[in-house]
Amino acid sequence: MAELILYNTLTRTEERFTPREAGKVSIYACGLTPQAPAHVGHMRGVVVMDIVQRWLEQLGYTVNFVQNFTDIDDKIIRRAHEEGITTTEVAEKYSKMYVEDAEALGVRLPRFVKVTENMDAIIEMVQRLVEDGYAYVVDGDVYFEVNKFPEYGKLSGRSVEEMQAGARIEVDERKRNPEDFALWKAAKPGEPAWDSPWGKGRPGWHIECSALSLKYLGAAFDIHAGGMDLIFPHHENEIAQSEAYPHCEQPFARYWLHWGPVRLRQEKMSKSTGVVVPIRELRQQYEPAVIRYFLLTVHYRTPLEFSYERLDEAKSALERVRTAYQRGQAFLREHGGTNADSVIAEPYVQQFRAAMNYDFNTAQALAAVFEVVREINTRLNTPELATQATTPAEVAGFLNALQWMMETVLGVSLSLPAAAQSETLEQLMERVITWRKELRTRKLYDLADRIRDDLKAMGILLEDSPQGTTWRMG
RNA sequence: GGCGCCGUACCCAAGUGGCUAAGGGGAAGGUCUGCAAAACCUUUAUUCGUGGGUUCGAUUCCCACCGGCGCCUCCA
Repeated sequence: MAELILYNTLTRTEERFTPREAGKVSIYACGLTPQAPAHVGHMRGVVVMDIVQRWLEQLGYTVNFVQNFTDIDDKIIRRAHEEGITTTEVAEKYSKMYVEDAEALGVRLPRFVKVTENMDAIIEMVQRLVEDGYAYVVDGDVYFEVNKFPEYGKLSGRSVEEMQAGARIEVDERKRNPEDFALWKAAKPGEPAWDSPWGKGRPGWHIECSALSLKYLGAAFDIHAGGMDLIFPHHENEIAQSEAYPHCEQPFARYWLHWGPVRLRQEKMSKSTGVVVPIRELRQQYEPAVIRYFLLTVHYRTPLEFSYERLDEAKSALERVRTAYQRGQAFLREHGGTNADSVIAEPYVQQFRAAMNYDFNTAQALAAVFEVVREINTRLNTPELATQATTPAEVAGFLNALQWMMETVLGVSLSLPAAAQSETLEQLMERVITWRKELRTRKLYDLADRIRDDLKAMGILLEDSPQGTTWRMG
């Protein structure tokens, strides 16, 4: 099995991946707070993790991928007031939208777990941290005391002293340390609340991810993932509370994976600033496969600048791959019946694998895809090659490789969306092409061109070549 | 102010202590073609922000500077 290298935020180095348990990989990714439509930044994380999962499966691992929904917090409560519905309804509404968006992008869904369905595990964990002296209770709130955890800051690379130097945290007199964070918040009147040893309340933000990942994946699970903006304080706090918790052996998670932000006009796309492109809107303008391709053109840790120009480029690039794929398929339908040459594409498959194994370098892997595209086109384009008996097998071999790279691994569909591939249409187009050929033979080019133009207006492209005329949806 | 990341052709973007610095988009020329489209071939970085240093040799390592970004507060 080829070696997978991945960058671990905790050590800030590239490391060889070895799972906790042979053949199995456990992954936890911080999900979102469902209180607004998801934007492109969220979808980047979704797509990155989908690729990670797919590639691990290609390497032969069984993947257990868990992701949470923070279905109760301040923002959800506020949203519920605004929309005049319950917090449960808010969470359900936006969770459902999120899942729909993810599925539209061809993502295989992780196992979703909700905070409100796991209160027992969360309360149990907080209670133990209080008993062991890592946390203290003030007026029904529970805070984690960062000074009790000497390694606090090891993920984000900063010390408590450094944080205090540039502290912008509002001082809460009741906290022993400005950096102490809430594990449990006492409920205000009218807010949704759960019973606990400290009175009615709800969990703080950070504790849920610790409790849920430990509950569903166990201690020292393999990969903890999230956006880079979660490194501090969220993931730092998760480490502190989890490693202080006796049921968690060190380390809490073995590899920390963080994807980069999506930016819009030089600024991070973020709900709080309102600089956002909702994925819903984008889906109406661009096919999901194009959006996915766009997200994969950059390494996952590099910040990605969103722009419609980049999306148009992605569209053109993807079209090139699809055209080659369709040409190849058409060629095989004509000369078919042969077995695929299983080794012809091997160098490119190796190139692709190497790129994916080196920290999921999709940008580099795409180079191999285009090498295969060139190989296919060259064979179909060169008359001497196209007529050789071995060529159909070679083309079939390249098509298989292309399909594996694009669809199986990268999850980018090579077939066209508007599945207009009805049999009637096929037959009709066959007739049209035959009639038009007759016109061209009689040199009635104005009529032949008019047919081509009219079809183009309908989204059907005719392409004439010495081997005959082909059509495709564009 | 603190911690960290980045600066590669017209644009996007991968990458490496020495081998032709991937790939995509765009542009120009050529081939094929009735024309168009698609495709193929060629051209678009003697050079990798600037200035030093280490080295036989640096775009790649170190330092400084300039420019951009992320986090330090809710964030994917």
